[in-house]
Amino acid sequence: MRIAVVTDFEGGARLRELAADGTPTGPVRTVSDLAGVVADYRRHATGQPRWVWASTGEVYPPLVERSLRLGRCHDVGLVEALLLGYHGRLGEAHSLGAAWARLHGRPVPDDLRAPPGAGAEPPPALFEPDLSTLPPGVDRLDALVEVHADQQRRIAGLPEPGRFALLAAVESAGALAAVEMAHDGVPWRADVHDAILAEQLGPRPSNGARPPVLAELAARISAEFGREVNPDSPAQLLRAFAAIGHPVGSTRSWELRQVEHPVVPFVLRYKELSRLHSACGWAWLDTWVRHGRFRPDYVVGGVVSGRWATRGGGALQIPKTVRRAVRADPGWTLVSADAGQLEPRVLAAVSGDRALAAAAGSDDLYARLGTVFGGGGVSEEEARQRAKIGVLSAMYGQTSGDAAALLSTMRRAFPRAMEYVDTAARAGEEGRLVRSWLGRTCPPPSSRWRRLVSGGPGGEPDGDGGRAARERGRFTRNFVVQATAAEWALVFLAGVRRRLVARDTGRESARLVFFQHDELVLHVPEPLADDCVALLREAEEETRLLLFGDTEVRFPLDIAVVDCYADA
DNA sequence: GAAATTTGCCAC
DNA sequence: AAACGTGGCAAATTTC
Repeated sequence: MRIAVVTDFEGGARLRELAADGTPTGPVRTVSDLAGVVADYRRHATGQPRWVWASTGEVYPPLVERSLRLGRCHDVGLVEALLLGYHGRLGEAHSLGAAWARLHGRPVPDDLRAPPGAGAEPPPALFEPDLSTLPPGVDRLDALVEVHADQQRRIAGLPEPGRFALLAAVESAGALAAVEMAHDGVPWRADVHDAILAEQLGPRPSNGARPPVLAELAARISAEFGREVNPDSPAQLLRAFAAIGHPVGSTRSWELRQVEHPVVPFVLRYKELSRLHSACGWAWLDTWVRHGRFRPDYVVGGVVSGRWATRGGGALQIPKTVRRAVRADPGWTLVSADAGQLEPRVLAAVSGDRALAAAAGSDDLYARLGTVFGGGGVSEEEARQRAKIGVLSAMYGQTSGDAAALLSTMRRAFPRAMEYVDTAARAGEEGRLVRSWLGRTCPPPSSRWRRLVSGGPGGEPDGDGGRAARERGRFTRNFVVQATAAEWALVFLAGVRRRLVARDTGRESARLVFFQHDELVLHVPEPLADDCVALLREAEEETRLLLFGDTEVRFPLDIAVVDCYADA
């Protein structure tokens, strides 16, 4: 059963039960306490409904505030974006109002801008009512019911409706998880974080000045150069290196490392610590950690490949050194699960390459591939390393360095896998669309790209056109793998989440607290750790079967039960 | 003086 | 070794 719901933004709502195809099966119900009604369904209904709404970010947060967790939803906005994308219209407005307007041939309103990230402090009204995107006089619940039914029709009409329906379901489940994770937060010990900073940078400066260690390094660098240099300024560094007879093309660390001069170690150390200070220093701590929790603001579907993005806080780039501050509460533990070598395994599964699939049946795919790249007195580890570069080159389109030779080995040993990514690259170069396994679709080329590639007066692409074409080829080559890996992760996330919701008994329940591309972290009461490990294994199995059915490929999880995330 | 762009490094 | 995909973010720098 499905239930369409629109809220009145004061705790009440109007509801209507729907059949799977979106046809209303009952009257409109007006309720004053949506949370109470939802809780009733959780307790009494046989089979949990799928809640249909315009936007998860609009309806779900107040329910989570009231300690409610829902099993499933259909987020009309997210599904509209997926459907538009499928038809090469990624980036067009996808709100309920926009979908309704397209359905009725009316002018399509722009999407409202998401509220700017507000740090750890939730904004007073989490989401402004999105009423403005529907014309006056149009009933919001009627519009929702109508657009949802239309989406179900459009999905049913696709060549692979089952796959796309799964994509819509897990994208929506991801939206539920994102709201819950923003609510629960990653357990974060500000005192440990502060100690890490003090150890490396010296005591926190009072006025926001340079920390002592950075100030000393800056002074030392200026002394070595024999002039005043701000090491934060690439331009000044460039000039300073030229002035001492060591001109460099850029101030990137790898390039500076090649320079033999006593100033170099100081500059490198400065860069390292300066990054720590600016990206995850005291200012970050003040802004993003409250009451022992870091609450990232996830953007579901924020990346074209289907990976998530975040708004502020840099949750998806937490440096390894800082992860020491992520600690389970007393009596709790962290259970992390990481899908190792996910992308090559995905390539093996989608391409149907027998030899690659056989290698992907083992725990260390690259080691298994080593036999192909070894021989001639090459050590096992060396062969494994070559295999890794070969596979990554195939997926990323790398051609420089040793890649070319390794790629020809790849073509010989794994012809179908190579053909799969080569075909995607060709499609991209020719301006066509490519899709993930479940149907997420890459953006169409821009008009600028088309002009560039259709190129010069003779119609042949010139230098810029050729470069643009190859660039897009690398993008689509990678897209088919990265986007499918992202949906593997989403299906897995949804499976884990569903199991956690089924076990939810309130405060002492295991919680999902972090999701990063191919990795999940749960915060778990200690006695439940074993159960969570089993649950993760179950979800992995389910994910593989749902996506790829009968395949030799395995997706081994690296699971760690730890107090501190740095030990995972 | 605000907004946009560039640079460089972090994550997967 | 440094032209290999997706991103976020902060500080410097340039543009309006």
